[in-house]
Amino acid sequence: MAYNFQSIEKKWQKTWEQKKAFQAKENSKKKKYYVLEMFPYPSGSGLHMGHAFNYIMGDVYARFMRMKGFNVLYAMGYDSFGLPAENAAIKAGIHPRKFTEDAIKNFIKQQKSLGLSYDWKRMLKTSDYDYYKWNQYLFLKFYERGLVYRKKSGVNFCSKCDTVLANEQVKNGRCWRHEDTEVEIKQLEQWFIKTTEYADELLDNIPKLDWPERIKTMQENWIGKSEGAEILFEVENTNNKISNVVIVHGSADDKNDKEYNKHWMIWIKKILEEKGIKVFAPNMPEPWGSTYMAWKKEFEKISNNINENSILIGHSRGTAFLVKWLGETGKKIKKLILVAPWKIADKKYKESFYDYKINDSVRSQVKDIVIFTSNDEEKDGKKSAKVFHDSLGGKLIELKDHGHYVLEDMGTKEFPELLNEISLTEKWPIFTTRPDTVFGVTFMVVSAQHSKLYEIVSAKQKKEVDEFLRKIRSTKQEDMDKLEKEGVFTGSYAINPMNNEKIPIYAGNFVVADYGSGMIMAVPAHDQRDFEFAKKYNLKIKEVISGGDIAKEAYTGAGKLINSKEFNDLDSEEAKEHIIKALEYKKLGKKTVQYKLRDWLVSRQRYWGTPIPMVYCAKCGIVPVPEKDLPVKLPEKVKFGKGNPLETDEKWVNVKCPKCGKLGRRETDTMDTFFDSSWYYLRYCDNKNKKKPFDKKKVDYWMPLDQYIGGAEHAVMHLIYARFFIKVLRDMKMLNVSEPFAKLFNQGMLHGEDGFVMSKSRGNVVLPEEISGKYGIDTARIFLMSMAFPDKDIQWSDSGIEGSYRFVKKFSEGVLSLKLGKSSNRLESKVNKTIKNVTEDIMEFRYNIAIIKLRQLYYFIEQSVEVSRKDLESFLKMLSIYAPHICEELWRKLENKKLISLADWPFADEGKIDANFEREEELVESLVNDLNNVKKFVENAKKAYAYIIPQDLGAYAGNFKEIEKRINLRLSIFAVNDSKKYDPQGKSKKAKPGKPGIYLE
RNA sequence: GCCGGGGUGCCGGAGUGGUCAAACGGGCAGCCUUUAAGCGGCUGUGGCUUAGUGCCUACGCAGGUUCGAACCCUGUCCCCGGCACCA
Repeated sequence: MAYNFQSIEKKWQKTWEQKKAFQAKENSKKKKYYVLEMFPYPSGSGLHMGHAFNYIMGDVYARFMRMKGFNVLYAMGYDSFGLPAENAAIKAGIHPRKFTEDAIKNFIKQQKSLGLSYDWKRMLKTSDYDYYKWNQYLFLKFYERGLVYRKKSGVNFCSKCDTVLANEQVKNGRCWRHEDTEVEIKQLEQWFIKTTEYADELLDNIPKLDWPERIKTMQENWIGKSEGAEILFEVENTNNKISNVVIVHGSADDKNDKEYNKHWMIWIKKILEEKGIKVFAPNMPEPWGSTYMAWKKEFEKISNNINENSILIGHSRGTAFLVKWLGETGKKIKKLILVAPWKIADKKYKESFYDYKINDSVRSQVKDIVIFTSNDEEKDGKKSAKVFHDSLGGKLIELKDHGHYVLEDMGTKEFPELLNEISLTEKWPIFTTRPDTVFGVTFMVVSAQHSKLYEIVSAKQKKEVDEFLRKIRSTKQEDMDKLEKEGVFTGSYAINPMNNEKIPIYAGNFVVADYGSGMIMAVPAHDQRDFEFAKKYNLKIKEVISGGDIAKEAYTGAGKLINSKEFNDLDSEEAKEHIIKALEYKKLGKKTVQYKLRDWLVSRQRYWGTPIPMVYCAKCGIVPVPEKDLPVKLPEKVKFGKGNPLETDEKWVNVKCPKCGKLGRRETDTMDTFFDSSWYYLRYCDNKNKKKPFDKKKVDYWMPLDQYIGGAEHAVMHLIYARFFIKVLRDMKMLNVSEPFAKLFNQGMLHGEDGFVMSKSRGNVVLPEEISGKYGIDTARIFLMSMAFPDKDIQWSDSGIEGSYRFVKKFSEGVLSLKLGKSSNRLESKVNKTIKNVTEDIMEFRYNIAIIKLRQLYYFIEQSVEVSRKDLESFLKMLSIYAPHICEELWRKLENKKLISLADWPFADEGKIDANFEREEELVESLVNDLNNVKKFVENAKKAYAYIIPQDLGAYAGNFKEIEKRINLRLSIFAVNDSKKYDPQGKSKKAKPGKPGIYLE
């Protein structure tokens, strides 16, 4: 039979379709098997050999499992939303829908020509309304469950995509689609999905998955769990929260007043100003004898500077007027500090001279009230403070060392208690895996990229910090890895909760801003990075774990605690627990777990995706679109060009609020397409369902996916999102499995002949249609599957395919001319052994090895005198999963009515496998070798003679022809004891078991 | 730096304790078939040696374990992929 592959391919592809050969049904008695390749993004350029490689791999498996008697679900769909279509639309002026539909048509055509056995009835496209409707449905369900939220935060923005990106889509600080584009951090309000809610389960299940090790490791790293402690450090000087401080006392600002120049208020003012806090100290009228009206005038002057972040400090005689005025204005402030309110308790002053009155509302105007008092009973200091305290509440602090007058006349002394109240230390949680080293903290480092950095930068240090940041920003991404640890002092200090030591805070380039709290406690003695930093800036290094030599390097190992007060001598592991307990007791820390995994940012500022079904209403806030109004369809007629076209489509954007009916605005963001691809495999199970995303029963029948095939590039994107989805859907009782993909196979990449990844721009793309036009797709399938293990990267080779073509041609032309009859025992042994091995190989994806064995089997069959129909058919069946068209044709020519694609996989009869035949082969092999070897020494040899000991005779006799062929000489075989043998040189004497004597002439 | 995978003949790529100078394919060479080309068949393809033998050198490099190592262990170099100062 001449091999006319083109007509054969067409014929059988058509037949499969007509006979609905590959349609999967739920009501089968067979065991189910669900196999898929990751569905593709239908790119405009169609599919090349690399895609084909992927699909053929899955098809071989699907065909195999089908023949093995499983009810196989194997389907194809298209991840048809996404940026490229939109960009193409902008460029070429085609609507993304048209662009996508065309691309899909082309894809389907190409895929069909590869002979893939998909159940096309189950095909889906994510850009269809009846698919993305369910995206919206699920989004809303997630929202109901509190898994969707909107948050303003620093997000990754790619200027080329013109949209934000999820964490997973940032590679080395660059966009996953644009290697040349650095991702910017923008502060934007975006939709997030709480993937972190499932971080633990996502991590814990990993070991149970039958996935490639490297993918599992990648996911583990990505989730990045580490256990440790959260410790609260008091951090001073959070100065953007205090916009100003108003100090109220007469003439504190009056430079001529020598007495007041020495006053503590001057010092406080100076210190605060150094920290960048604005201080107003109005020039008050002489309190003695002045009236409230006079004071009020002065207050009015600074009134505009007083706001919710202000701190007001009143001292002594000014206190009462201040409180009164505050009450009158109704202003809200952050804090009111009254220092030594004086003689208020005295009824005489109270009513006449000071016109004293505490407005009831003051309490609600002030967040925090602190009253300092002296311990001076005699001068009524305590008494007046009490009057204020009774009316206002708040904190009452008695200064033990200062009498009333002493306080007033403190001269050049600082007033630390007051400073403490003003600088208002904030508690920063920091994360550490080494709470045992907390006594060794000698400085803190906050990330230079931290959004709250400037809250702790003092005015004095601002310039230096600015400069440092400028330097960091100018560092290229490439140089980041070689970067030395650098930093700059922020001017602020923190308090170590364990020993109350005051430690400086630095801003550093080596601290990750969005991990933990973005600040670390630095233990230079026991962390290499901290050590390097400390050396560079000459900071203290305090050893707290014994066992290393900290003069040279940080000691990061375990050991006994030293310099750690009551925890000394504890083993470091043990100390962790104890220190955490101590911190918990003080409410200054706790045991925690940190993840690298971030919540999934799902909103995208682009058109070609699923609209997020939300409405913004001025009155009701964010209102989800009711289920009955789904889908929120994408408007078809929009203007592309600048930004997100949805934003400018007023007709679409303006919508009635579903709650109150007033005019609201639609959310114009669309969903990340990874949302679409997180559950498409569920929709295959029930792709026509109009009422639900999918029927639970059907999904429960098919899921989990038994074999998933796809590239490693999705290790931390699609594969994490999909796993997350399944867990949520399970908790929503929509299905019953916890993991979507039981087995995962990572195919290798097909490289072009030049060794590089196939890409259009490189021009090394091999198209399936080119190859199938020349050799037929069956040849291409065999070639692709036989190059190497399918999980390895392989290189296309134009000459390599010739070898596969030779084989396909050989058997396609040879099978029908074989003599059907009875297989020899030896052939039967070979066939059954091959069945056994090939079956095992395919199950383990050793496609290449399986093909080799099938080739060897065919060569063997070819040489046999005759072959049984059953054995020949076994061979064809096995080969059919690789070369379905030609095998279908030969099968039919062998007068089979059913399709070979639906035939039963051959069964290996192990009883027929006989190891003796292998010995026989070895004997033949050895004789051929010997004969050829001798042939080299005998010029013009015409004939060969072999003298064989009688018991070996059978082994050679059956292979006589093969031997002749292989030595390319005529051969005569004699038994050594044959008296009539021709043996001019007596070579028969050399014969041994397994080693005949030979003679050439 | 950490994690994962690798380094095998002219090339692609099997082999993971003896049966290995190493499957299978490609390339190349020789021979056969053929009027010729093509196709096909056979043989060869580390070195030396030999009437079918024997030896040496080889599986990144260097050591080790073992009666025996491409394969196990240790160290080292290089390549690929992932993460990347994760506290």
